[in-house]
Amino acid sequence: MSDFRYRAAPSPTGKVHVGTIRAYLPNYLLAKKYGGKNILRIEDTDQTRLVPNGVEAMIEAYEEVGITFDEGPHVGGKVGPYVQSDRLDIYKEYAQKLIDTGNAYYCFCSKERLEELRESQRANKQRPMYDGHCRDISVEDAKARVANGEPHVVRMKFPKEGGTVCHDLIFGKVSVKNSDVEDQILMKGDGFPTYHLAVVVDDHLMGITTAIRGVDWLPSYPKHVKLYEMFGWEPPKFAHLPLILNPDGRKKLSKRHGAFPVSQILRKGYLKEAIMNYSILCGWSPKPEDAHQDEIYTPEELIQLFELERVHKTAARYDQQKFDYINAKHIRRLDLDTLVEKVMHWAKKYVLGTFISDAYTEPAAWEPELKSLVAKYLPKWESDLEYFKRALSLEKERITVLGDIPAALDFFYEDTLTWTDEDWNLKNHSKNELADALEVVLPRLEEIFKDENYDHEEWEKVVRGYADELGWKHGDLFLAIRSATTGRLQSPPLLDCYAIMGWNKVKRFIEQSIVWLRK
RNA sequence: GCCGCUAUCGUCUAUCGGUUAGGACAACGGGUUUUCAUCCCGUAAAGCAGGGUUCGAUUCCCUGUAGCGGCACCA
Repeated sequence: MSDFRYRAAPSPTGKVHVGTIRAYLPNYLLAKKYGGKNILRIEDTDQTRLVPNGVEAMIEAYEEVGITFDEGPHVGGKVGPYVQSDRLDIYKEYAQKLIDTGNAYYCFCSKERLEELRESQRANKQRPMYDGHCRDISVEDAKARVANGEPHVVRMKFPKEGGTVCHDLIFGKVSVKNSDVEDQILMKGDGFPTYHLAVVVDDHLMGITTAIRGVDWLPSYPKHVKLYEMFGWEPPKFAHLPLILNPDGRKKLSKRHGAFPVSQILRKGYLKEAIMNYSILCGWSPKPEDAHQDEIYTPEELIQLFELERVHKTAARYDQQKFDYINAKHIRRLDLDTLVEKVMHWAKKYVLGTFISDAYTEPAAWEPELKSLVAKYLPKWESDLEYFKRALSLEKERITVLGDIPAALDFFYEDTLTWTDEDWNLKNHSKNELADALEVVLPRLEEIFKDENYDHEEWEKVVRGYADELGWKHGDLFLAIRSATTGRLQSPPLLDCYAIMGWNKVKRFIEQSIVWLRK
């Protein structure tokens, strides 16, 4: 056990994707590794951007991929409240302290004036920055104007001289000239704090020992360091995580740029182990001596191996193919019983069930079809789990996501097969020729399979022998039988399939196929 | 525009001054397999540019270039 405390501090937009997961995963991993606490704090100080049920939707997404919290709005804890809009009095109190100590001041500049200021600075090719217009208003005057009801904000009085040096666990030393830092607004006109005041106050009050956030916060890190100094507090350690870029490497990963919501990732059938595995590998790698050559790690291994010191400084691109590879590997790793369990959970909860975020997430193009397939097959799967398990064992090595399963297993569950020309190899033989061949081969197969005895040698002998009689390439006849009995050009080994399906079904499919081919 | 951060195969990365620059995904070729997939073997593929420091730089420093991030009463 340790006193390490980490926090995830999302604003309640209700959206969670791989980038979000990657951002919060280190907290979870490190808390587990060191026996510390992972805390969830909701940063909802922007009242203009609230999403109904956003918090619940996000908690659901985190927990479904395995990121759990020890303290937070949903589980409580001793340093709450964990929602910033419930902490307004606290921020007010601390803002007042800064004013009292001369580290902050009231600013009465209108939004219009600030806008004009920025415009003219931009026009002069200067960095837009507050000009300190209200910085030197005397405290008495300012207080009188506030008492008078004049609209105002509270700004931080950042020193003009010298520089500020910050230390980051990932980036090392980061320094800025103080004159490049503006007097950040700490309390807004509506009485809500800005992020800058709220994080500092909350991280301190909540006893956070390591604050992990995205590099997009690196530029404002000095303001936060200075705030700790002004309060006379010991700052936590900071780690700024590099971003994940969209697949083009152009922009940071976001919903607009190629990021799928976690709800859809789970629905498609990515395993939570794989989501963790892939997202943590974006910008981090284990020590060479601990690295696995195939780059596959279980959550337990990640907990053991992860360390901030080895996080990269560069942004990584989102790579769907690698994600697929990792997911496929995790699926292959599972023993059959566990896989069956996971498939059932996935089908019921993720495909047929709903995520809270579905209420405001546009469904992906593939969702309706997957849902209808699962709705159709799930009852059949469940009606004979042993049969399902045997069928699934043949596809385990062939799928990349659980969503591939319903279509892959369809012929095990259908009584009637349907074909299109695409399902046959018609390059060497016409449909009629295929039908003729199947007609002859059917009784010969019946001869060997009628007792449900699937002897590989016999089967090969019969098929090869007949192909020779016809003067066909062996493969052409095997392929025709495959199309006839599974409805597709690629399938698991036929005999393995037949042993599960049973001869009657196989026979029926061949008969149906002959009719279809003759049409 | 200003400020900051970063820079190794197409992509994700290893390397803590001396290596034939290693691995993974993807690509390609081969083997196993009646198909597909799995599995195994192999091929191709990289240090942004220019200056320093050093006996020796991918590694340290500077400059340039490029990319990303920030520049809100958003987080």
